[in-house]
Amino acid sequence: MHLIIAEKHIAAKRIASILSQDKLKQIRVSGVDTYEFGSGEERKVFIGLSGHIVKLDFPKAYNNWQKVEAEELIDAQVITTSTQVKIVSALKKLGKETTKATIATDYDREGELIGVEAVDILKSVNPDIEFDRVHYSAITPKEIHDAFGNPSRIDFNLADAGHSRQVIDLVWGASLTRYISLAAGRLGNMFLSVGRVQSPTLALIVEREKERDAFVAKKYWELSASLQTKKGEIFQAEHKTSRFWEKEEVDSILKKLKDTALVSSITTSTKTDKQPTPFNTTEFISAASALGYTASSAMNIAESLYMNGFISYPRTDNTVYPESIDLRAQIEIFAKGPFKEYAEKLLAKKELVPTRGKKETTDHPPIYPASLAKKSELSEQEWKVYELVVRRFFATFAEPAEWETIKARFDISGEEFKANGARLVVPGWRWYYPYNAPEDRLLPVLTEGDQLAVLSKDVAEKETQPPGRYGQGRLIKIMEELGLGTKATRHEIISKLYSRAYIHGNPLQPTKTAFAVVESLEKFAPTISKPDMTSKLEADMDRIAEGEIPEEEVLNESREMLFSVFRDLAENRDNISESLRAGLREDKIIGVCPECGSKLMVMRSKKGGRFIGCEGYPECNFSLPLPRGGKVIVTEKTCDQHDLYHISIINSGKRPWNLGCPQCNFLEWQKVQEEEKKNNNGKIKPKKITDISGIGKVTAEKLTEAGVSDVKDLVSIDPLELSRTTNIPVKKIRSWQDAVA
DNA sequence: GCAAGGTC
Repeated sequence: MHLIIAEKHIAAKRIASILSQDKLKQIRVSGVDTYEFGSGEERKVFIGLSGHIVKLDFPKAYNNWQKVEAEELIDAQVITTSTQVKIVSALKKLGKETTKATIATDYDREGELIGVEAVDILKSVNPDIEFDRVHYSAITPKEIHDAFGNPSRIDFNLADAGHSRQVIDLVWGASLTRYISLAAGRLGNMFLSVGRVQSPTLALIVEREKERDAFVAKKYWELSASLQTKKGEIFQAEHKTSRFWEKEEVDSILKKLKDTALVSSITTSTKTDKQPTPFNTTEFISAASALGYTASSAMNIAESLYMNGFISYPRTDNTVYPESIDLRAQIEIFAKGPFKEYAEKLLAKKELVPTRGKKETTDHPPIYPASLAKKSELSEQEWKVYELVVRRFFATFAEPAEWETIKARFDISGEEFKANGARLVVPGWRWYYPYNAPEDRLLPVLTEGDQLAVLSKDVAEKETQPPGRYGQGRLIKIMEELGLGTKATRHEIISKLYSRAYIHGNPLQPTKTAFAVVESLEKFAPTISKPDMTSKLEADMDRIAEGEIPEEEVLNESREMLFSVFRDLAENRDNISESLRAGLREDKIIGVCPECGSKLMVMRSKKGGRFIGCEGYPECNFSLPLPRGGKVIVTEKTCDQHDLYHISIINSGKRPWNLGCPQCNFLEWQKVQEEEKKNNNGKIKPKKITDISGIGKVTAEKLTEAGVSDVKDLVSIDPLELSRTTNIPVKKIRSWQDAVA
């Protein structure tokens, strides 16, 4: 039997259907859907993996953070465990009857490694299998037939290169994460993570924040005049010096300006505005980011559009359509439906020549629309993203846009003023892709020598602005430029920084904890805080892939480097610990106590709960409550009324909850409680069953098992029956029902 | 409980 292995289920299915002349059978093996055709020697079975099906980790004995020193992880044994149990057992089952296996995973380094992971599993059950490898960049009939007609060998060196990355990431990440967390005394879910990609990314954000902190705003003045033509058209002109740094200078010019202006010169020209290039993941996220989507939500939506067949694979580096895609046919799909007029205009062209981006890779095609969706079958958000992909696709075949620009110069009492106009004369691609288009800036028709009236002269006082914080789209672009992360992981890295409470808000703002971690790393483990570690790793991986150097050598060198980092860390342990704790403490400051003037801090109670307490305790016992779960983020916004920092709560998997000023929040909560009391004759109506006195965690679980998970269930259930199933006395159940009724 | 990389 001939086994064909693809990187994902959908790829296996589509490749199978392209290669099968006769009917395809779908057969379930160990809970995994496989596809097959042919019989006897000619039988072909197609199975899709789910990316990596195994992962690297340390043996269990290393799991205890307190007992095992971080340094011990450096040369600890690294073991491989399966993460996709069903797929692994399906491979083992199929492996026994396999005579030949073809690796058809994605055409990139990780794809080679993923393929070899499957090879190792197959070899473990059947050493006689013969292997080959096929390469394709798009799942089209032409590419698939070409690929399978011309198979090559598995590139074990390339897979080794990928494997070295896995080991280095695990060893460096796990050991430094453990070290920093222990040094800061942050264990459990409050641990402080460190990694080859996340730490340099965090350092970028911290660095920008430092630039902002160090920024000294400088005042400047702008001089403008409101001009009127003979026909009565009014427009603005600015002095040719766009910023005056001295108030006296602008004042002295202002004084001498009379009330007439002369048009001294008019220059018109045309400017072409080039079509955009095809979407790869980074460009897509960046465009979606401009529409208000976070990187993660853009990718989640893209993933769902892809899974439903509406767009092509969303994780790609490629910005050049491969020749194997019939682009005209892809546009013809849209000759009906809401994009009809756009598609028809493109199809009327004799030749369709798409733009090409700078990056041409073998992994996947750029992101393009794969089928026609109906607005009604998508959510509003999905539709907007789909429309973005469709319009971008069209724009890459359109003509350039053309702007007519006018530069006008004026003389007012010997001073030069200017006004610039621009008008879109040939919409070109901008008709297809109307996102963030600059607006026309129209000037009245002017001729040199015209006399204009000066209606008013205005001096505006302004300030220079610090560099802006990074938005997610911008950060992802910078990460790509620096080689940090991959198309599939960059947005996840950013999400990780949020969930570690290193950053908050959008644009991204680092917490003091982030400052402390980055500063410690930069001082004592600079290797992992810089993008260079990735560049060096990439270079090493290239050498492994080329067969110039064995993987072992790279790993040894890397481990030695890490040992030397740890020697530095050990020498400065107290120093690191102190500066980390100082940073972490700063993130807990909420403001000044209104009662005694001491600091208000996030504190832990003896019972393990937390609250906002006063440092003046026990003399002062001012306190405010905090929600039980989630991580507390203290933002830089303050409350106008109470002068306390606003608070945001993050829970994994949920969007952050902006609680605002903790005192306002508490007062608001008290007010609601009072009202509820009034409406319920002095009693507060419980909202959750655990709010009812007498129902704790254990009872609540018991009730949930019996089908009572909220107040509504409790009211409507028959107390006798509930008593029978739970052994809770009927009387008790009735009293709870009274409490909520 | 740790990383980064696939995919869902």
